[in-house]
Amino acid sequence: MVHNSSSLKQKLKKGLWSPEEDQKLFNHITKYGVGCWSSVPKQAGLQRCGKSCRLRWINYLRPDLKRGMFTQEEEDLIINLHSILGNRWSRIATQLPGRTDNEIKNFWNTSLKKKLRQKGIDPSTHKPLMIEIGEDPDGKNYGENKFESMSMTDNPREALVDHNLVYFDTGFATDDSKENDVKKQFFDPFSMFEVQQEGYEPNQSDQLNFVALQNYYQNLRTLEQIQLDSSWGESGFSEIGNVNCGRSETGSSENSSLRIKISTSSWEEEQDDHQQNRYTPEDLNCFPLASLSDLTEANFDFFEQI
DNA sequence: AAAACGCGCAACCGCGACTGG
DNA sequence: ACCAGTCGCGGTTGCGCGTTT
Repeated sequence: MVHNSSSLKQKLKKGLWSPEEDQKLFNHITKYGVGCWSSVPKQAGLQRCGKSCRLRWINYLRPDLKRGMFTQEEEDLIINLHSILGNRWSRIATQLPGRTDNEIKNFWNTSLKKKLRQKGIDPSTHKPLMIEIGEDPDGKNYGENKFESMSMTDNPREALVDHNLVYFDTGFATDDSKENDVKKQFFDPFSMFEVQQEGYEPNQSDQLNFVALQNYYQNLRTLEQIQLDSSWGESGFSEIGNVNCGRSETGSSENSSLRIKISTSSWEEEQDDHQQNRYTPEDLNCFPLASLSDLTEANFDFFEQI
């Protein structure tokens, strides 16, 4: 390939920006504002392409940029938004004033992914990395066959549903009291799931796994590592932070099934709320974002407006 | 002392969407 | 309808620098 002297002169500079280049670009944009990026290099006297100038302004020179470390609040917000929006960094950045999509993306890739994995959460699905169901001491094994196909990348919620072992509340409910009226659908902020299988008794390992799930739900809300609580009462529900985990027996002693339930409200609260005044979408702005984490993006758009 | 390694971050690249002629 | 120019996004690269071997 042969270049003549003029094409060599035109060769665009790449790589890191010098302080002089920054000054030229900054002066130009503050004087004339943001307009046609392709004409900026010529007007500002820069040997750069317009694209490079745009990026430099957006990610570094813009005066409204917030510098420095991400706060805990920003970190929590990024994780929550990522669980809903995925790798849509520009969408996420709109919720963090002064932060750029590139900055958030880098922070996610270098720091947050690692942190979530350390907490046992898959950063791409925001679900627990793996649930292992151990063997019961008496030789019966209700868990292994159900869960053996699960892997690190499987979605535990879907896998559990596939195996008919866990039932998930969708987060929406109908008001059964309105028999004659058109049934109204409410958003239930206390989405939960239940395990119900005849004859199933969780062993120590199972219990720890459910506590891990409980921990996972707790992480959704506060993202603080909580102490694993292996105390598992004879009946009733234990509470860790704002997340509850517990068991109740149904049916006769011969034909009983165990219900294990994890929800984000206290048992009493939830019973009361379900019986008396269910929540409507209008109530949602009272609830932490994490309780919306299972919603689809379409719903997210809706909830953004309220 | 210096080579190798690992990490964080700025910047690049390719692609799809948009727009105006 | 088509096309060229531009913008914006997200994945990826590679530089700079501190740490380890």
